[in-house]
Amino acid sequence: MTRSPLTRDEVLDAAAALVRQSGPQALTMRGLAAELGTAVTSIYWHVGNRESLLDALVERTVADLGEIRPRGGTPQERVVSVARALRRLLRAHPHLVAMVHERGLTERMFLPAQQALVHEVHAAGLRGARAAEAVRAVQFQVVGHVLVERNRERAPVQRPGEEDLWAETDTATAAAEDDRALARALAAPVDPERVFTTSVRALVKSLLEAGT
Amino acid sequence: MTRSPLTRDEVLDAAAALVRQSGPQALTMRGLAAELGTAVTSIYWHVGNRESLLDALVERTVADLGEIRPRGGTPQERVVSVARALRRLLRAHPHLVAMVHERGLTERMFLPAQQALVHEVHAAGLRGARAAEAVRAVQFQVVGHVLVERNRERAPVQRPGEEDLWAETDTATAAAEDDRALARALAAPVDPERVFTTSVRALVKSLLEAGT
DNA sequence: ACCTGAACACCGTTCAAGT
DNA sequence: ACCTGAACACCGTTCAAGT
Repeated sequence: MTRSPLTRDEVLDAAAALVRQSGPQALTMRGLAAELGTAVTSIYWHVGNRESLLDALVERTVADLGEIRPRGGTPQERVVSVARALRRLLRAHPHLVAMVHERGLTERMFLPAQQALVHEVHAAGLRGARAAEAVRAVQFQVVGHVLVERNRERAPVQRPGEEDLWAETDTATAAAEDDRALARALAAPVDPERVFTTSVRALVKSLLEAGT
Repeated sequence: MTRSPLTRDEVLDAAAALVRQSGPQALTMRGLAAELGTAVTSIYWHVGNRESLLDALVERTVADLGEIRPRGGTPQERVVSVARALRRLLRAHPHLVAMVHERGLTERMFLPAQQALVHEVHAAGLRGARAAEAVRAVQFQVVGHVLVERNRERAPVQRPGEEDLWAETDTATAAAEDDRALARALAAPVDPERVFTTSVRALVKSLLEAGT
């Protein structure tokens, strides 16, 4: 029994599954061919080469990203909600951010969120260059945070362990020494979601205050 | 004329040069051997394998990172100065952040800056969990921004180009339509240094206000 | 139009053999 | 203790040959 003829979409689907699961470096042409039950060289006929295969993959994923609807009563809340939605979207495609950036598609990927942000920032009274800066700041903040968070997840065992560092060192600052709660909080594992919300809220608060 | 005997440090130095210039993926054992004028297998005797070579490299670089001295009159200014110093340090080692994260050495790398931040945040009146959160927020902010900035640099040609996107689309929000300055600012190329300073200042302002 | 295997130039790594 | 070349199992990619 012979397999049905290979299509470009089939190749992309299989590649997407591999990348989604284990990242782009896990996508080998030979592995993909095995997955598809075809000769390696067939893939080349459909997608060119590995690089353009990844290009196509990224393009397709970016195009499929959903809308972003701001929620909340105040501009502050609404901007924060856009940031959170953006984070959730990016986390759903763990390898997307890096791949998109490498291909120079960041701006395109961000357009929907950017427009939502522009709207809210405008509603908060910011204008001109100041408004643009606020939008950019939030954009950098979200992507940056997601990148850091992802990197942390890939390195689950923080080897020296922040806890030990704060316990060991006698260079621990006086500040931390006479603030047990602070020392304890710094020794505790990081909750990225919490850090994210705190940071975004703080950032947005300051940025929007400038408009009032 | 035979070469002087190979040393571990020689290997690390050559590897560091390669990584610094073109990133870890450009470091091949064979290329390194060629650079050193030895057989590939000699390197294995000195450093084990590629992975432990990179480990050693990262460890050495992290250990060599300099001090961080806060500058400025107010806690605000001093925290911002730490963030800027941190950014400068990371930018001097373009591939370090990612490599450090992958190896779970982030906390160790950040310890000096973290202690400086703790001190300043404490001086600003923050205590306990709140102080820890502020420190974490700044830390994530800086690393995140540097990661985004690095990614941008690696992708110099933003293909659809943000400018065109804002020019083309008739989905451009009303906000942008009646604010020419905003549209122009969003169409202009991003100045990452400026975004960084704006963001950090805004973030720190909010975070430290909580302590007063 | 679509698929195939053979072949090429690259990897990292192991190993037995040299000095 | 240190270095070596040969060999193995992987890559991505090209190409001539099939249907």
